[in-house]
Amino acid sequence: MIPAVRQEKIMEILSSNEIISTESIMKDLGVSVSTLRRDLMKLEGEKKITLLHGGGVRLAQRTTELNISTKMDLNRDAKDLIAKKAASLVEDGDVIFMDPSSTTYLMIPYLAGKQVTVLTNGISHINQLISLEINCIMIGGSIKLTTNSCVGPLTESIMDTFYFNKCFLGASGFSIQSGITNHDINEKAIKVLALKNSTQSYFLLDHTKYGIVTMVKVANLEEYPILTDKIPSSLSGYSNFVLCT
Amino acid sequence: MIPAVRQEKIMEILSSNEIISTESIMKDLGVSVSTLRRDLMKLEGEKKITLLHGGGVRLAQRTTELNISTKMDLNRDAKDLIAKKAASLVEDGDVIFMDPSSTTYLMIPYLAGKQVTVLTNGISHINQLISLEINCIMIGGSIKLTTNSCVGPLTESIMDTFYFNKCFLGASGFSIQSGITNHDINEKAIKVLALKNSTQSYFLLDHTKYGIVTMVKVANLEEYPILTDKIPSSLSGYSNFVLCT
DNA sequence: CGGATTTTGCTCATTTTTGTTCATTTTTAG
DNA sequence: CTAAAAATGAACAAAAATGAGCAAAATCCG
Repeated sequence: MIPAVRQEKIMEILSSNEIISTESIMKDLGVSVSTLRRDLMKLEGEKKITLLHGGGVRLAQRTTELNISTKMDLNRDAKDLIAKKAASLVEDGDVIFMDPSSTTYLMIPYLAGKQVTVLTNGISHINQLISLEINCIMIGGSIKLTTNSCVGPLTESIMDTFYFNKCFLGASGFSIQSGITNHDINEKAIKVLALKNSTQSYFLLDHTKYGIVTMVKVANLEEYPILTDKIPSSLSGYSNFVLCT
Repeated sequence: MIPAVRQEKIMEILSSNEIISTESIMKDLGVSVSTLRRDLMKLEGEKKITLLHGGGVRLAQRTTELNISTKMDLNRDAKDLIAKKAASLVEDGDVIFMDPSSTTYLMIPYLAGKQVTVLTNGISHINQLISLEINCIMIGGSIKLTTNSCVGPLTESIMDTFYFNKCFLGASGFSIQSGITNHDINEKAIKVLALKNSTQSYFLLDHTKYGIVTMVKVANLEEYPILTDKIPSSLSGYSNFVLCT
């Protein structure tokens, strides 16, 4: 039996939401404890299942934090600096919009305790906001599985019915020639609406995004304040960059 | 017996809302005092139950509302039966709505692999749908922290722009005199819109909900099919009840 | 075919869980 | 109020589950 096939069979056995004993799976598949255990550990590593003490297994309950956490690990310190600075710009009474980027995600803990209403279309963001009991509104829409966020015409039409004091946006890259760019046209549409309906807007872009150009242009480089952690000398002429330390 | 399963069984035994002696639970489960005690202390730590002096236990006095994982533990087997039956009614190509109840939550694993679009206003539901890679749309709105769901005027206005083949709803209780009732008026509004915009509607109500009457009436008892796990003889005249086995 | 790599099942040390025993506290009955 | 009975909490030993190491078997590749 090929391991990958066996692991699929295990997932099939677990497809009901119940807790199942490793022993019964063992009998079902006719393999040894060790083999089954290795499979289960692999599946747990992939966040597909949860291993319980006492010999039980069940389907993983929630996995939405996975994607964003890998992104956050890239340059976490820089992003955290930017996030902290961005959060310090938020005042009591503000209504803010956050797009589903890893840097805005890191802002959330710094918002705890503030009297603020946060709108977002990011599922991970909503989960985090809820767990910190921050007043929030979900902008719904079709779910894009790769980024765990709401996109599409419904999201856009909802976005266009809200006005915010401040919005905080990420992007794929920024450069002198091409301005701020993003890789996804649907996300761009959301960002543009946020910029349109927000009194004040900020881009949160760590220095590793500099020089990167992707498919869709979101804004000119000098249009909005850009919070970043290092300002290359070639950008010294731009007064809208904010250095976060 | 796997500890997690045993703890779910304890919650099930306690689901009647009465005070129950540890001794009777001990006999029911056939475990020693120590083991039971350790389970009970764990459940108390999770705020799911209250331990009383003199060997008594009961469900935690709900300061707010029970969260979804606690709700799921109550009568999990019955709910799982109902969920499985409900999911079997879903066909490829369906567009369905699920409200944020624990029984609809249990439907989700059974939907995996089907060609279906799921709309929901439940955050936990969306997380689970995403992790099983089921095509889904989030109905946004203000977040109600106690139930992790979207409610309010925005949610209602979005709801009113969608039509579904089928909708699956929970409720707080049902009785002959008062029909199907719910404890929250905002949730009722969502349910009413779902019923209005769905070609076919189903209520998922396990037998422990029978005889419970709460604040707001959602529908008459005979209006929609009700999936349940036990049909009391007093309801034998109703043809819209579907027994799940 | 032969060598290298992966997979598998076994063994054993470690950790977790469980049931028993016993001292201490709380409740009940007289 | 006192004493017996029950419940509780802690300690301990047995049983089960877990994790790591290792050698045999299976698979892959040239």
